[in-house]
Amino acid sequence: MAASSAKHDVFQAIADPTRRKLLKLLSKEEMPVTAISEHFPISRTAVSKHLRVLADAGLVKERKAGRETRYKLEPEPLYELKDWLQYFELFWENKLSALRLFVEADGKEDE
Amino acid sequence: MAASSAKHDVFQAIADPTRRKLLKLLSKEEMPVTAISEHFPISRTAVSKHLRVLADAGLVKERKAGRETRYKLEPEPLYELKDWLQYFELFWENKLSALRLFVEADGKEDE
DNA sequence: TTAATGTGAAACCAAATGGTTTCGTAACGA
DNA sequence: TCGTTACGAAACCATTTGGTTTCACATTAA
Repeated sequence: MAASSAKHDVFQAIADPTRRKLLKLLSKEEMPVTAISEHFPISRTAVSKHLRVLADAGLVKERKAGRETRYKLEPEPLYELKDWLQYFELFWENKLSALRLFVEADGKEDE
Repeated sequence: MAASSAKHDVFQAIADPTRRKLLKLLSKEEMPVTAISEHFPISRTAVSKHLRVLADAGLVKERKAGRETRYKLEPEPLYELKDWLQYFELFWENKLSALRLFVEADGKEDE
């Protein structure tokens, strides 16, 4: 799963559905590992490894509290994603406005 | 690399840096495979496989033209990403309003 | 002190991933 | 017609990935 250390990037971090679900979960509140893993069908250890990937990407932050380790969302790195996306919005907006014109023109099509 | 077929998802598709670069390249113009692969240090076949992953995710469309296969960007699936991202904007906006000015101008650019 | 709880590290595993080379086949250009 | 160009399918390979089980170590509760 990713022994980590070599800094994961945000694109890769969110590629996995489990990790995306983790982010949503941790956006609501800070949680300790065991509590987190109750929301998943996989082992606590597996969840723990996903958390490490997210932490590597800077998407969650961990805080030790007694014998617990609590994790919470750290949304900043998602900015990179937003920036990346922004570049493409241009293109799809062109396309969509073209489509809108087409539709408004009462889609005569035929090809 | 991904023999494809089982429908790739957009999150996974953009996880790879080469594929992100492909998307940018194809946003400018439709291109045939050989021309595309000249922009990459990997083999034409490898590029071809990446293109298939992107096609599976609906991010590029291919068109046969004689002996060439031309690919072009199909940005719509990125909407899903935008939607996903939108959920988190809430959180970072609280946190970042101050930091924002700072971050804004830091030309990250991944390719 | 002793037992139970919370967690990560390790070792291991199967499958997916990113890459290569080789080959077959269609389409062009001469 | 013949050689060349454009491309994907196949087979193969090393590494990464997502998962498991087992173990060691703190911290807390009895």
